[in-house]
Amino acid sequence: MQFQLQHTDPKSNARAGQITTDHGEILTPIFMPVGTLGSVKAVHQHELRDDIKAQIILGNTYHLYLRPGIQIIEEAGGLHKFNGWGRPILTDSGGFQVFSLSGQRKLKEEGAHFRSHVDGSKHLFTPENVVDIQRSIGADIMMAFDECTPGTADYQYAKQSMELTHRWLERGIARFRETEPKYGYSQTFFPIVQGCTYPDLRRQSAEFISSQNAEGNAIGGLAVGEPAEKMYEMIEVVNEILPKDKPRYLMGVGTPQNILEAIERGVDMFDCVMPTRNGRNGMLFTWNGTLNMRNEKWKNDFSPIDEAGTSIVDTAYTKAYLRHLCVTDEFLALQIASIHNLAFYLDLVTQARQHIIAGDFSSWKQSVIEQLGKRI
RNA sequence: GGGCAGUUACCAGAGUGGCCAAAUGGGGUUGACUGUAACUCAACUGGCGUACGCCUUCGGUGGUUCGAAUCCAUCACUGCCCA
Repeated sequence: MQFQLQHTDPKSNARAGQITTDHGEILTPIFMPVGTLGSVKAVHQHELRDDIKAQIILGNTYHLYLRPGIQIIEEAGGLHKFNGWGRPILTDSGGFQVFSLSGQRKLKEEGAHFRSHVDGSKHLFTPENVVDIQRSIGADIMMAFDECTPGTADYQYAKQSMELTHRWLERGIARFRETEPKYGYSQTFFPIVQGCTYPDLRRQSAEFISSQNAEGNAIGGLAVGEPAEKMYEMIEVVNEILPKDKPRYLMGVGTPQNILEAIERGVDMFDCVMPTRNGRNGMLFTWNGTLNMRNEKWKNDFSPIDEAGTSIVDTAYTKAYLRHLCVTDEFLALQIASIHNLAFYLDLVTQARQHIIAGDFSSWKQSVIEQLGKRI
C-alpha cells in the first residue's frame, strides 16, 4: 500500500491524498461503507460500485470468523472472490466486538476469550490469530487487535486498557511481519491509537503507534459515549503526533458533521454503520439535514427523495413512496435508504476533497455544517 | 316464527361487582441508533393537563347496589342451529 499526500488545506489540517492498493486506488478523504459479514446490508455490489461509487468497504474479522468461517473463505479464495467485490477491503479486527459484546468476553494478557453471540461457543482471539484470520480473509488493510475502551472509562482503566492494546500491537506486528499474504496481492496492517478521553494517554498512545512505522494509522475508541467536543479534542491531540505522510483512519465515525470536523483536523479515512443502519431504520441524511421517512408529514409529498442527491434512487422515487415502503416494511425501503445514505456520505467526502484541493475547505465546511445537523 | 351465542378503545381480543381508562397483539404517532448480536429498540396511543389529578367511556335505555364493562329487565343489531 502506498499513500500520497496531494493537497493540504491552507487554513486547517485537512488533507487530500491517494491510497494505492493492489485492488485499486482510494482518493482521500474517504468514507468506507461497512459490510460486516461480507455484505453491505441491503446493497448490491454493483450498486456500491457504480451508483454509490464506494472505493473501499469494510468486513469484520469476528463476524466472518464465526460465519461462514475461515475455511470457507479460504476455499473461496479470499473475501474479494467470495463476495464479488473487486475493490479494496479493510477488515476490522474484532476489537470493537471486545467492546460491544463485553457481556460475553473476558480479557486476559494472552487475548480475549469470547462466547459466540450465535451459538454460545467459546473462542479465543489473540493479536496473532487475528492477523492470521485477516490473512485468510485477504483484506487489503488489516487492523490490529485492540481493546476499544469505553468513552466513559476512568483514567486507571483507560491507562491499563491502552497499555494492553500496545502490548497486543507489538505481538500483532510481529505476526504480521512473519507471515505472508495468501492470495498473491499485498496486505498492510494498521495499528490503533487508544487512550480514551485523556490527552496525556492519547499522546502517549499516538507516540507509541507512530513508532511502529506502519503504512497507516488508526484512531480508535472515539464516538463511544464521550461528548463530541472531547472527540474533536482527542483527534487534534493525536493528529499532532501521527505521521503526516501516512493515512489516518478514524474508526467508526460518524455523523456527517463529525466527519467534516475530523477531516478539518487531518483525518483521511472513515467508516460508520450510521448511513446503513439508520437508513434501514428510516432516517435519511441530506445536505439540508436529516429526515425521518416514517413521519406522517411525507404521506403526500410527491417530490423526489433528494433533489440534490447523486444516486439514481434520489430522483427515481418520491418521498411519499419511500414513506409508504418504510411504513409497510418493504425490503425496497431498506435498499433505497441505504443506497441514498451511502451515496450521500460518499458525496460528502468527495466534495470535501474537492474543496481541499480548491483551497477553500474551511469556509466551505463552515457554510454547510449547520445545515447538516438540522432536522427536516 | 323458535333456540343458542354474542355486541369492550382505530382493529382483533382479555376482563364477568371495587385493585379498570380497561390486559395482550396489531395498527398509529414520535424518538433513538457512530470500528453492525440492530428491517432493531424506546416512549406515547379516550379527552384536558408537564405532573398529582379531573372528566367521558365497554351496543341503547331503564333498574339493583355504597359501588356496574361485569348483575337484572327491555330494545336494537350480528352470528349459528331448528322450522
